[in-house]
Amino acid sequence: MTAATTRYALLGLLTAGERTGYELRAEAEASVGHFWREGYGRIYPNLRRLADEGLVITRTEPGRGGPERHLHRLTEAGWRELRDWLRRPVASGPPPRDELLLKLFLGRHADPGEGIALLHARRDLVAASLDRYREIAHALENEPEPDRTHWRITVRHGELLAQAALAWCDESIGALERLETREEPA
Amino acid sequence: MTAATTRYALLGLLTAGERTGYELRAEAEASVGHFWREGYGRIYPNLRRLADEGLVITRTEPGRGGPERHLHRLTEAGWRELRDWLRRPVASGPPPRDELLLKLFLGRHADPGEGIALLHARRDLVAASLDRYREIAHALENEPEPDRTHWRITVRHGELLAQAALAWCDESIGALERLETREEPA
DNA sequence: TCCAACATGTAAGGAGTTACATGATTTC
DNA sequence: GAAATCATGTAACTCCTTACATGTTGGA
Repeated sequence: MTAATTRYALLGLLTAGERTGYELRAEAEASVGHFWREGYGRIYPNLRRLADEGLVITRTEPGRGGPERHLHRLTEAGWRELRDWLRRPVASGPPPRDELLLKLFLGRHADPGEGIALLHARRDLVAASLDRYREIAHALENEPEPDRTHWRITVRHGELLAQAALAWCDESIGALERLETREEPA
Repeated sequence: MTAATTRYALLGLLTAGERTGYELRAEAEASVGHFWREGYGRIYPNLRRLADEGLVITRTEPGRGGPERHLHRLTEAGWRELRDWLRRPVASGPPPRDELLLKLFLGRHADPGEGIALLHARRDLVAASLDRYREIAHALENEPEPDRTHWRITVRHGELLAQAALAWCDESIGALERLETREEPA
């Protein structure tokens, strides 16, 4: 299994050109932030490893204020490794663990109102993320091909899944409300 | 953040009555397996901790063949802890990391056919899981309330999200196919 | 004057996976 | 005779998150 996917995320981000660790994090946040996040705790050690393995070369520039800038660039081997990875079947992710579902599953031990509250909270989050996906989708219209198609695919994933999650929240809230009125007869 | 959700999953499963670690794993697999999975490596240490904290009491029975059976039961404190947790807002899960999306996002560095292949593989997995959700949903019809409603909510989650994922796969395959024909003009 | 952005990293700790070790009984 | 089921646990390992430590420049 051994995902070690951070390596590949970094290689992927470096296809855009030479970057510092700091820049990689910021760009990850901005471009793939909705389905991928990296923190410094993973970025710096992994960049070091990639350099050790020769997939990346590091060039040092004097820092403009603050520490030196370490600029990383893909080597030929790095490009090969990335292309190779892109071709390999996707490793099955970690087993699912959805805390909300677990709580709802155990709903018989709680008041139905509590489940409804949890669902409303989730609904708000999902609705907000749906808005963001739609904004991104809109901004993407100006992007030239082939990136537009590829990027659009990832955004549409968020959009479609968020829509479904929203529908699920509404349906589930309705179901719990019906339970509630049935259990506490007027 | 400190999820430590395994504790609560175990408390939740023990609401069904006295169980051994072995049984808990099997029942988790059968009942909440689609959104929650536990292995022995987490179950046994956590049961020990729960016992130390007085949320569970353990009774030992001679094993029928093999080692002794350790049967665990919720204490009053255990029930309280569980009900308390059910009421608390859901902690935001781990940041998303979707390897397939990452690969598709970087699609410009690969052949469109490769992305299509990855999507077909995903599509097959999702279609299979959708079938399973529908079977479970069907089996649930005979369950008495209020469990039927609660359990149905978790199954519907799988069903609706799987449907959306399926639609996304099809749409994305279509988009990549159009790219393909555009790039390799007849 | 203070905060945000730029920029690097380490250390500690928690969570989770996998593989190993053991061994009887039941079923094919 | 082999394989699955019952049943316990540990140990090694990886991965990730969080907090800490440090320091400048430029803008509000």
